[in-house]
Amino acid sequence: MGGATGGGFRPVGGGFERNYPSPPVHPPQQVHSGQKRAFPFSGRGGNSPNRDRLGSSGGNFAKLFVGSVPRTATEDDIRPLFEEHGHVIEVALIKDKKTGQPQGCCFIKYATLEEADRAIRALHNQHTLPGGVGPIQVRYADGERERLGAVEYKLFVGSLNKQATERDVQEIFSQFGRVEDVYLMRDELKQSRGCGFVKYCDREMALAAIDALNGIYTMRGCDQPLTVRFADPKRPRSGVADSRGGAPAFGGPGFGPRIQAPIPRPAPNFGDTMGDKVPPNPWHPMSPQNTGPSNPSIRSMGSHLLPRSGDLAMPLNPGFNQHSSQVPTVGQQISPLQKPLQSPQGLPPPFQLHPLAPVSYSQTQAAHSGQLQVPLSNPLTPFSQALPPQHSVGLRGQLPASRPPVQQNTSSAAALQNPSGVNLPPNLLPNSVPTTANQQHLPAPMQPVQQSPSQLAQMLSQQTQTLQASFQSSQQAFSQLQQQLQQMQPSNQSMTLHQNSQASRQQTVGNPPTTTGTDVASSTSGPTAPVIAPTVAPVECHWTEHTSPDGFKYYHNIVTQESKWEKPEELTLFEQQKRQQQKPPMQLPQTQSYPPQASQAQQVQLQTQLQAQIRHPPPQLQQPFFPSSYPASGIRNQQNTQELGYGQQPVAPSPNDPARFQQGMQTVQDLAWKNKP
DNA sequence: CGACGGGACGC
DNA sequence: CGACGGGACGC
Repeated sequence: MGGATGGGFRPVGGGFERNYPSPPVHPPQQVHSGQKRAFPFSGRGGNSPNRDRLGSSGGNFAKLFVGSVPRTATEDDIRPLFEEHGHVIEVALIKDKKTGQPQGCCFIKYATLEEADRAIRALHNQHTLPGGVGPIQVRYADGERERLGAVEYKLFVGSLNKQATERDVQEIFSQFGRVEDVYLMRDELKQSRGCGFVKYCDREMALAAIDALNGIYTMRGCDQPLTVRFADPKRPRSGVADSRGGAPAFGGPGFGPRIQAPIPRPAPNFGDTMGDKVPPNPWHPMSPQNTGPSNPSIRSMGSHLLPRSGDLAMPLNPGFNQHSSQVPTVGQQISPLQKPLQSPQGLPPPFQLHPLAPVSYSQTQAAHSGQLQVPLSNPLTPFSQALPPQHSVGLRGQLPASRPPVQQNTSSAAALQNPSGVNLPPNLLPNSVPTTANQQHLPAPMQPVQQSPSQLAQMLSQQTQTLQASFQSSQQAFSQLQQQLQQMQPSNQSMTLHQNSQASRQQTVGNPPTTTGTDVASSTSGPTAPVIAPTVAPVECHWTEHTSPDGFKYYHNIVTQESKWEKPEELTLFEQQKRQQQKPPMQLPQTQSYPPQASQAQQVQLQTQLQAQIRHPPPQLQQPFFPSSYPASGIRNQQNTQELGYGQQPVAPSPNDPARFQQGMQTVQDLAWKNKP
């Protein structure tokens, strides 16, 4: 498939290509009451800006922009297609202002966001109009997203295998929630540049993906793990009078219109699950802060979110950082279906319970929990897959499971086409998981859809073991380091930061995610958090100030992983508090108090090492894995040559290997580009 | 190590 | 009220 236009990628986790979701054609009225927008937390009531807005209140509409429309197309060619997903209020074909020539795009107006959503999901990149060269692009018109309060969280993904398709990428990312869109960057020849963008509609999904993949997951055929971070704001297409909301930078969209309730708490449970992690590849040191020891933000190291120079347009985005939603109860529990998988050895045959055989969203959920159906969306998935179950349970198990853990929303075309999960290519099994369960190879933390249960089982158990081992050794290391630290600085004060944050994260984690929303406001890092912990120890503030390579200040939240240009109130308040407390010895360790006291510096360094160790256990723990070639059926299948998937190392690239050539080309192109006048 | 898709409102 | 052009990212 790959060839053409970014290739028929299906944006959404559930592959419905030919079978449209539920009733393909809805009378517009029913649409309202029926389907809700795929938004994970709608159940909780009003907090999500995504929801509620258009719900039923009339007067609104949702306009879509449609690209790749053949210039020859007429409304009659287009309308029916969109009518399949809702009542089309209007079709506006765009013509050149001057010449009157069709521009190859149009606008479609629906009455509701639900219809629009459905159309996007069903059509984007999936339908080619007669006479068209590639599939149409269907997305919200400029400004619509903002207007409708539909947020999206876009991740930049680097170090992709250049052979990977949109779909491959989607599979990797689907584990954390429904992937709204994947865009791979390609050169003129349509070759992947090895990076791209992945969108979620939910922040927690994005965070989960970052947590689980960034610096950790290495695609097959790659020697580097993925880079996964929030995308920089899109480079503004110059000129185009910018009326609309720019891309949400950093932590994601500002938040639609105003967020009603204070979404107290920032990123819930992440952070600790794996222990703090240090992205292996902390941002290329370019400025003093990053080279020096002065950047203690352990987990972040600025890695995901540092603004890039050249993207100064960002401040256009007002307040991102609001947490539109909260607490998605990530991987709280292992689903019963998953449990069997933990069994290390007894690898069940690939039949029987195949947890990943969703047929539709709702069925998926029902199948798992036997419970009522929830909206289309899959909340999160999780870590149960990406992490050793034990960890998940240990750290998050206490969370009230507010909704059925739906794992494997990796449900994709593959799963659909192959609901039984039985007909997996035999080569998959031996391939990714060697026989012994005890190996040090970490199996892929996230095997995409095609995994058979047995594979999952093995993966999980292996991961578990490995991680446990590394966890233990890390703990030892930690103790040692701790001792060293204490010797170095008897003041003991130095540990407070770290411990504090640990404590607070625990608190965070322990917090019932789904409770009624207000009680969660305990953290100081939430935008509107109460901030006051009466007298005692200074409340912790997760925000710290940093300076971008461009010399601009920005602020980073260790816990939520957000960054923003504006100074967060919490930090301001926090600093005030500090001052009032008149604790001379204590200074904000994380701010730019260069040069940091030696002790701090050392501590940071040690911690960093430790973190790195935890997160990046010795080489053998790295598992190069990749969502292998697709199982039977589908377009892809016709290309038997790809049976082994791309990028397999063994296959030595021939001298005239296109990929190689391509690389050379790229370099040249890059240079040319960079040096262009 | 890679950063945003062709086109963008004709009302 | 006020409104051009043409080209546009500065890494």
